[in-house]
Amino acid sequence: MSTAIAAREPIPSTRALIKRVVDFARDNHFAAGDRLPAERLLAEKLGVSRNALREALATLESLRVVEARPNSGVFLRRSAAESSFEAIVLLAELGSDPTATEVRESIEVRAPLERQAIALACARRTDADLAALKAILRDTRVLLAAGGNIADFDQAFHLALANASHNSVLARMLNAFYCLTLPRRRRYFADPARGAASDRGHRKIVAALEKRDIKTASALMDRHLGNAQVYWKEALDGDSPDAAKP
Amino acid sequence: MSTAIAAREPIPSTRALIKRVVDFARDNHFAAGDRLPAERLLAEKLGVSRNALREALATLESLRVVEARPNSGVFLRRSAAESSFEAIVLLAELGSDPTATEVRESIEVRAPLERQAIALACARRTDADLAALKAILRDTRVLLAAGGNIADFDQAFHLALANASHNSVLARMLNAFYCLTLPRRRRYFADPARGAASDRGHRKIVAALEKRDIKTASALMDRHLGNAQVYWKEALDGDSPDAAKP
DNA sequence: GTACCAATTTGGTAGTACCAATTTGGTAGT
DNA sequence: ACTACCAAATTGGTACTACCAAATTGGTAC
Repeated sequence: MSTAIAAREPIPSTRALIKRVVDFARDNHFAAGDRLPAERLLAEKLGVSRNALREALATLESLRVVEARPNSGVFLRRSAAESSFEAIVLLAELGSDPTATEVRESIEVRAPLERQAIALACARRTDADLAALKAILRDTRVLLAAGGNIADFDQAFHLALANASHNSVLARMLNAFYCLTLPRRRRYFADPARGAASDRGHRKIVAALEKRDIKTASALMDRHLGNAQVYWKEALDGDSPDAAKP
Repeated sequence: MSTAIAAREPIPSTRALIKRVVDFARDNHFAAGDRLPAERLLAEKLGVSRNALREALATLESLRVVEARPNSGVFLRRSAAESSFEAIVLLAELGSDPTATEVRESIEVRAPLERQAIALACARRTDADLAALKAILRDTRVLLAAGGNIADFDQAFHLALANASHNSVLARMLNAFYCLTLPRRRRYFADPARGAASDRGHRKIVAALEKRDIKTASALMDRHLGNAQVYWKEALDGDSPDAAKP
């Protein structure tokens, strides 16, 4: 949805508050395990009511970013790795680009999930699943002919593939990955040549899926993901240095 | 305000409210896409303040279970599959055992992640990682000799293995899976023979990890996971029929 | 039948008040 | 000097009220 940031948002919405809390902690050098200012104080510092702040904190707690200890305080969790993966996704949705490390790690996780998805899809795909994929392929080609950015269709394709696995847990996870890297993918597909290449890969995968050829489909998916990975690796070496992250 | 109900609830914590909201929607036959009662109404029905309810709703919204549309209402998302995986984990943490379908699907997702974890761990594990794993192995054997339930140590082992992959995204996801099935795993390991068998598998895996032998370690992990899967498949056929889950 | 306006309903936000448990700080007793 | 104890301040948890802006609704005038 609206990838535009606060500029278009005149009101500090509750969702944006979540990001502001995290930013506050970062900008004021709060480390893992530290206690945040008391709710009343923090609310005043951020210029919002305690109610609004508590809604943001409730979300951050459910995502395991902070931990509220009654009569004691709100603490950042000892390790950032303790927080749930969804925390990264939510923050990304709120405008914080994931760090280079997070993207790199996500790629390593996404690959085996995508492989599992194609394997399951070969075994379970219905004709409707196949039709949905082909429809996306059709739309993609149209957009491609017009020179458009196919980032959204690329996401739709992979999501439809995930759904064809008939495993909602798997689909949810893959969808989270797509949301995480959507902005980057838009930049990637700014070059129409990449879009065309991606589309060719998609078509071969669908052909293998139609024949329920797991072996071929898996190999094709590996190659397809490999192409993008090369790009990420190169692109990531250029941006966010991501200091001190082993 | 009818505070009569509050007296019966020793822990009407905000977290528990999340579950009550979900239960309310289920028990009153709200379907995907439906609009929940207005916040003021729902708060009264549940016997809590609107603030507390809004904190719960904020969390459910961040987990993509509901969608609040200003000046319109709070809606259940069209599809349960739209909600994030973390929603299942959170609800499980709150006392809602995952459904048989969710467990089945989770197994299918966990396996490739676990495989990726062991592969990365073979390449990146430090001596400290290895030491941590061996320490857990030691403690496990002690508890096993005393006839205890090793469910927690089993989780600790797999978590240490995930950490040895030096990929926090992967570790977070695997950790979520472990949290999801902890209650079931406790029941599984009630039989000490299973604990001993699991421990043997763990030791072999660590031995392969020490030699950085990816091939062997992967094969061992596959076998290790396979053992548990057989149990789940059998156990799941017996409980929660999981009616009407498209 | 259509266009328009006003009342109602909705989520979003702020402010205040109180509770229970914890922490803190000082005081009285030995 | 040390301990035991109590009172005040601090903290998250909860409730209630009030208001806003936008959307919905329903009726009215044309």
